[in-house]
Amino acid sequence: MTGPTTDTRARVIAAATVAFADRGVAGTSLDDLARTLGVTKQTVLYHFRSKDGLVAEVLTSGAQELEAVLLSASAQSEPGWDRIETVVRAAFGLAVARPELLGLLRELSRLGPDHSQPVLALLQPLVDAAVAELEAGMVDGRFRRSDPRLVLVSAYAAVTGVVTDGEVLRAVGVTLDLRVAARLRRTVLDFLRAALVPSAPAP
Amino acid sequence: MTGPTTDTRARVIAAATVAFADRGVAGTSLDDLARTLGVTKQTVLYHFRSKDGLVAEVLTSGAQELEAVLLSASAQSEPGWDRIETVVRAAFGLAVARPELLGLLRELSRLGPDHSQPVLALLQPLVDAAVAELEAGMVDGRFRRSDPRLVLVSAYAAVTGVVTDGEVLRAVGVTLDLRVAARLRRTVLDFLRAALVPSAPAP
DNA sequence: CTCGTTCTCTACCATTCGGTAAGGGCGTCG
DNA sequence: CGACGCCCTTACCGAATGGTAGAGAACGAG
Repeated sequence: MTGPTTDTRARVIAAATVAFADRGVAGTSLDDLARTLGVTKQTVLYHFRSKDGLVAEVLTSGAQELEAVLLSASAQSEPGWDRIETVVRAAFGLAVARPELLGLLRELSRLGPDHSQPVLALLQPLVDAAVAELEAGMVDGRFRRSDPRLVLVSAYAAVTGVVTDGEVLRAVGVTLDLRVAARLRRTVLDFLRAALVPSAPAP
Repeated sequence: MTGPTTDTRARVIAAATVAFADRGVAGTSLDDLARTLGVTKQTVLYHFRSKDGLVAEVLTSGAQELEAVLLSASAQSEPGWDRIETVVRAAFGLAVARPELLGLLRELSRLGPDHSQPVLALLQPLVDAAVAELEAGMVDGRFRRSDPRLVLVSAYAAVTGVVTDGEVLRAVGVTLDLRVAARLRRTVLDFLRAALVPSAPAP
């Protein structure tokens, strides 16, 4: 059926994901994009009916990948602090291996609801599950009491901000490589553990 | 000398700051900008030699304002946890009153070094001072031992991310108003206190 | 009143933008 | 072989982009 005789389509999505996250959707022209792929703009427009269509596909593709990684991390861990640590580790893994996926999320605010809504709808169950689990942990005393939604937002902001604000990282004299990412991951996890786990024992 | 007979120039900078932070530099045309101000594009180009020139002035102007607010907050507080809390409160105040200033920082990565370098140079002393103070606190035991640069990055990412990712906030069922900002501020401060202050007493 | 400065306008330009039209190379299947 | 469908091309197009040239309104100084 859907015989992918060529991988051009996939290559366009991959390159567009990087470009959109890096220079923004408005800052990426179809000509630029096509040039980096060694094809013409019309080739891109053959596979996607318009730039808007490309944006939509890039977003849903990225969101699905994001969802898969986080879901897998969640499934491979036990509820409680272990799961939080596993998911955060997965997020930092993405931050190093595919930073454009997290960068793409930041572009959501700039695109209209037509684009952001499908992505948010796809990720909504993940958010709800995370909130529910945090709440459950707070009820039975494993986690300190606070607003789970705000904890989630803060954690998300810390992870994605760290990944995406490359320039600001440089301002404090840090460049994001594997070693720094590992230490940053520890810092964020320390933050989370200190704020969430009542007795906060060092593992 | 520099007689500002009209405030058009200032109005342009203000509107451009908001637009650049909101829709990005690439996503903001001079025509759009001028239209929101009720003037023509050529009026904008009279006050600033080019779009690039406007971008440069918007960035330095925003960076100076940012610096002033943070510096003032720092000056009005005593070293130690009190200062951290005061500065974070000032940052959240900005987040509510002038979110575009923080949003502008995120745009830095997309503009070349020619634009980001002056901003970073201006904010560098603040970063250095913060690192030095965190380090001092860690040496004399007021703060838990960790890498002050990474703590700083995490805190910055948490604050700015929370402010700028409006769409993501909505995804978790939160809209950033005064009340939410206050609770978010408390959450972030709780994070910081739990991670930094050894005995972590509730104030 | 007149001159010069400051500010904003209309008119225009070259380039780039996203998008359309049409055709050619090529493997597959009848 | 020949017709068809897939993939990518060249050749354009109208609109929007950043930017230039120059005229005119407002106004204070001489």
